[in-house]
Amino acid sequence: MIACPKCSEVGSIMKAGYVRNKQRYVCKNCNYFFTLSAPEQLSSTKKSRRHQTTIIDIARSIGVSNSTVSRALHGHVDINPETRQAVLDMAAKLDYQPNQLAYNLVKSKTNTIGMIVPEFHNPFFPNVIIGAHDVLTAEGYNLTIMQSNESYAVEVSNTKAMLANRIDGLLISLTQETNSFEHLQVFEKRGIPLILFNRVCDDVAAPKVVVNDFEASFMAVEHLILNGYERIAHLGGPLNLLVSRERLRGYRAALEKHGKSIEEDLIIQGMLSQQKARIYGKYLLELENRPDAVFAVNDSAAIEIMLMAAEKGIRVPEELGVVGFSDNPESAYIGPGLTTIRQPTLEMGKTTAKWILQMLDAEEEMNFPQERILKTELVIRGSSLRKA
Amino acid sequence: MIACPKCSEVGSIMKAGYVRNKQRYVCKNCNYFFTLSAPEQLSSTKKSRRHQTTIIDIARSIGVSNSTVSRALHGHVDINPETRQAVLDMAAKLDYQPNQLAYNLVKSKTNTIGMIVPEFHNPFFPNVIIGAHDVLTAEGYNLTIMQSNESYAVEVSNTKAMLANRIDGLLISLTQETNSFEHLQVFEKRGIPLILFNRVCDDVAAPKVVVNDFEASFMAVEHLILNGYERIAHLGGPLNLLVSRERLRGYRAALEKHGKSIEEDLIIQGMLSQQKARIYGKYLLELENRPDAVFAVNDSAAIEIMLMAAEKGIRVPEELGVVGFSDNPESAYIGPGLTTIRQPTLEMGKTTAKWILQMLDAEEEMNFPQERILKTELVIRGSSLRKA
DNA sequence: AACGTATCCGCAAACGTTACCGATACTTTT
DNA sequence: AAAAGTATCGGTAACGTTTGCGGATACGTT
Repeated sequence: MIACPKCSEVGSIMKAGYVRNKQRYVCKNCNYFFTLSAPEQLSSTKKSRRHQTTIIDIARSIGVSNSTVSRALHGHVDINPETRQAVLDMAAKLDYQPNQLAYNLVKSKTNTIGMIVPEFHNPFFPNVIIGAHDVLTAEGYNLTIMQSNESYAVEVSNTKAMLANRIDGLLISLTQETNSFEHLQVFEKRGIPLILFNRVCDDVAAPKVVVNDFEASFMAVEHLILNGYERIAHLGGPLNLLVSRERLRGYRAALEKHGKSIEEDLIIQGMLSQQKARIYGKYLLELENRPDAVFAVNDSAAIEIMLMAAEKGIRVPEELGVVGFSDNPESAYIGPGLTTIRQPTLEMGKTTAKWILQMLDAEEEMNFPQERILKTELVIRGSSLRKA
Repeated sequence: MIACPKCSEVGSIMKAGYVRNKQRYVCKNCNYFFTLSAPEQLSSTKKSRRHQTTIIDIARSIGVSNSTVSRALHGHVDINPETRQAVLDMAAKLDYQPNQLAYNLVKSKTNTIGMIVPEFHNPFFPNVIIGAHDVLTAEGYNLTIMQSNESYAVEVSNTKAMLANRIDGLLISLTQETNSFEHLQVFEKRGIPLILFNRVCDDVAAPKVVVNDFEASFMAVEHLILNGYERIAHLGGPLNLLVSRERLRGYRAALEKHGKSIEEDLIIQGMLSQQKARIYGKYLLELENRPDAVFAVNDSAAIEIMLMAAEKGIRVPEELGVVGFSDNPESAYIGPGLTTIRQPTLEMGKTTAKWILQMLDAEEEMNFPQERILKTELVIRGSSLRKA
């Protein structure tokens, strides 16, 4: 028979249902409900969680209160130097590691900046990350990176995860697919600093860091024109990206300035995977009246064009001028060298990070300058030098 | 006169020192100590912290308890479907975002894996990151990345930060400088899963993921030998890195197998910045009896050699064979193409990540296989094809 | 003595969740 | 109808910090 844990009666116990698969009892005598704890089922599985020494441990071992320890560890004023030293010694002795999680919870901040990038394969974003990482860690912040993989759905889920993890601020570069922005407006609503970089949009009231795509594109195309190229094709990015539109605008503007007619069938926009680049390149180079130059929106597409030209026996730069965008490492080494536009990637990371730190410092919502435009540089190599 | 906030006596108040610059009083009647709160100093500065809706808010608005809400949100069994729906609706209505911080604290885990890499400039580590990131996010884990910048001190501080942030596991690739390992043994002591990859050492009892550096190096050098090169120099990495030693070992073994003598002054070890590569390359190419091939420990050094050879009018591959290591993107495009060893970077990231997830699943400290060796691939391009 | 001052320390309430242990009302079985 | 079982829900103690404010003590000053 079972005895009541409370009144120790033995005859008065009866069953009272199940609680989570455990038989439940009630004592008719003292009306006490209880379950029998599982017969100590030898659960060596349960691996008693290794105890991390906490502030409380320190407090107990030297006979002061938690608050004293906390204050001592943070160099607070209201503390006796001797006490402080004792705390510090004991902390060292017990190998105390502060629990950032508890700190985060009580302070409701994480000292972490989030960053979402669409992809990782070009050296562009890794470089931006380096830049941001450098200035953030120098200021004691962490950086957690997520990759949206050019998918809007993933981007949304990433932002949600960032919110749940209570990052202090977010740096984001949008997906090719991103056309709606509620997931970003949340940050504004919550008062969490947000900065868009590189792949930006106009629908979010947040600071933006970009490069001078229009000017860069203009420079590139003008450079081709000045080198005697007449019919310049444009292999552009998807038009829902602002950068693509800006670069297209620059292309058109340069042609117009120099009185060239714009041939719409020499303009192709779309997301430029390597495969697509091959398809579009084939189309362009097999046109019966083929262009004598191509301005591509990124270096890999430009390189694809150069390789294809080589296959077809079209000489670069004599019969075909090529200019890319980004200055990937391989662009310096290919064929005659690819003329391209170098982007200040590291600087972009650094300025973005510095900016968000400023926003964090300023408790008040200041009127920040809304956009920062970084300068690119035209790197002239062999692929565009017909005149010389 | 001042009235006692407790007993409302008026005449019995007298000063009792200062506390944090505020006048303090004591009531002689009820012996109550108090300070007068500052006269409500209109602090609109204080920007009332925007309230995040919590579980408690939901609970209150539909008149249930916190536990019920928590259970409802997690699809627990013990819950009435109607209640669950009500909770879910209210959560949506109030735009509830779970506070991961609180969750982390109570569960003492963060669903986050840390990763420390020495640098970011080669495409190698970014690619590893992509691989790891993919499998981790697929399993609902986050990845926070830190960069030790090839500095031991930074590496140590990184690991400390990781510990403080209570990551669930750590993936690390060591610094060139790292020769002591207490900062890693801590993880073992704490029972936090740890995996070394690429830059590993033997002094830490943790799983390791590496490539077959020895074999790869052997293959590369043998390939040079089979192509008729006689005196093969080796531009190696710093010898405290295991990879460097393995590659050196492979180099020696290949020479020995084919009965070549090993000329020690054709072997240079050291950290291969671009500048150093130039210096060493100059030394090698200006040797009065210069080598007819170079096996470099990374592609950038190999490319530096090729460029320098071009400057000096030394023809590659006719007069100088070159083989690199890593297959950087530029290696496919330079000069005659750089023969090099392709490393399975993505796979390295993936296997490392999968492995640590296994370790997390297995509560017990299982006997994991201690090392996993991934296969590399010799990519043969023009820079080493003299025979053909 | 009686009062004023400065210094140091402790109490306890947050922070938002989770999960254990019960409790209640209702349904089914004996 | 009593006993047993089921389905839901609530109370509350953790988790480890930080911090506002009250309390105690020792010392200085009338």
